[in-house]
Amino acid sequence: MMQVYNSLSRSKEPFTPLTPDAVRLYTCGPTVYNFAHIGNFRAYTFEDLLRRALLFNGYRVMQVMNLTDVDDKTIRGARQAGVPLKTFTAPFIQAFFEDLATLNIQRAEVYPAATDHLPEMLELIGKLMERGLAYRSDDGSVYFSVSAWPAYGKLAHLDRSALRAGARVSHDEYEKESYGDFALWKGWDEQDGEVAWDSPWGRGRPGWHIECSAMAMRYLGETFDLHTGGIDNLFPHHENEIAQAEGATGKPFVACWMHCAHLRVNGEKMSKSLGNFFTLRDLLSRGWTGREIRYVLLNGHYRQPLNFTFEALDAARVSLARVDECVDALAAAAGGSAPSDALPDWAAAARTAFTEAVNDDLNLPEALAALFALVRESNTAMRDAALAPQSAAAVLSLFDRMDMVLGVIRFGRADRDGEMPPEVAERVRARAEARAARDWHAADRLRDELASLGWEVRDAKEGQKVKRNGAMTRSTAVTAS
RNA sequence: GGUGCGAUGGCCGAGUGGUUAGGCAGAGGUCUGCAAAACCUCGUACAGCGGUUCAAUUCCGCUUCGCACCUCCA
Repeated sequence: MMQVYNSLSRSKEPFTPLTPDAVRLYTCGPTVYNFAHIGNFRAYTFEDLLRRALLFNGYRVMQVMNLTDVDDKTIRGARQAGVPLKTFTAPFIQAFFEDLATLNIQRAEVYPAATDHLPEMLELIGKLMERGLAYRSDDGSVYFSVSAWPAYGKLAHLDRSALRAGARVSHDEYEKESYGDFALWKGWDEQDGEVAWDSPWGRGRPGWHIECSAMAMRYLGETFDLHTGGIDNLFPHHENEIAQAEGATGKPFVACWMHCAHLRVNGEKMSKSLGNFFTLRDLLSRGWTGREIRYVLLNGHYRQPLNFTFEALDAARVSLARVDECVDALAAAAGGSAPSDALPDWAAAARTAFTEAVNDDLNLPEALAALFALVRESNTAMRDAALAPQSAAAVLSLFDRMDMVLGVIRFGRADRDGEMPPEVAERVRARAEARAARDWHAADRLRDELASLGWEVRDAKEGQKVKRNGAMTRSTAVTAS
């Protein structure tokens, strides 16, 4: 049984799907006006983790992630580039999917774009108008009336006086009736240029929050299981989504809301507005891999702020090499045997610890501790030659089972079995002869030469083991770049 | 001002009213021709001050510091 933290109740709750067919999950997606930074990807990695944990528990999943392709920033970007909106957003959408693949983030079932769902939004706004929860202002905009919806604030736990009291100086560009009201529909403005649709309330474009409510209900129904996003979306975005959806349907919108904390750099939030962010592409160009970045993102609990450092990436690289060594050794020990039915006791214990950690509100640090317990025990058993091939195969399958959630064991490993170039093969052969002749000076010299060619050689009982010197070495890339 | 969250050993980062988190880095050791890998051992970690308790890093209060949200933000 999974337990997850519900932002609505502010407590951990047992997770039970509303319907047996599939867990319905809505995950707030990117605004496609730029390359996403790794702070953004912390959220998407968290959502991927949630998805994988659900699958790990045997649930089927119906996940929707929106693409916000119309808002102030996309419109501004398109204007500055002098191209139509879709032309501007298309490459960022493509880049987003490439980045997801780089991080081994599983694809959602549906990626609806806001601009493809105007009818759903207009219908939703219409219902809110009918119910007296929205009003049209003189400038052709439509606003949600917070004062007409008493439940407003139940997610953020804000009351209306708080809404007004502290707020920053408001930039009242629109004619709202009261301060907390938010736009469902924005009347056409000169800045919008060609970006406009017809509506019963005049030409304009959707407000900031309506797309998620409309598209979530379009694909997941009026009430569904899980809705996630970064903590900064909790208010106002998610609060407004609830108001829009529940205001229109009179039914509960989402059973459980989950939010992940921010990624920090030097103790501060990594964000576009602060300009202190790295895109995934920045890190790749510095020599890090998506696999290593994924590991770093997995190594903290999603509800805790995570301080991003290059040292953490360094540690990730070495830690993953440790896992790789173990998996390779297990594969060799298994020798293609069919896995035995029973796991060794220590592996069964690791499996239990791993499962309990994942199901305890996605406690990945604990889950990784279980992974490393499995690594250590596997290495010990192999050192003592106490692991039968069938047992090694069974343990190996446990690694794969864990990898359903982690997505970091098999994924993105450097190719270490590539063809050995002639100059490498020649030195390996020469070194074997030198060792046989106990000519250690020659053997050491050849090992150094191989290292400079990018190949690592290790002497084992069975003879020399040669591997390409890829991701397994300690990083020098950071300091060099 | 309002609302939350946090402060753990050199770094990252879990957790717990009394028993090893884990990874990385460091020290020592075993194995090895040497090295690597692997395994073993080690470091008097829980911001400060009070309180509750047989016992607190863990509960309560206060203080200090930090972060976030309060209509751009994952």
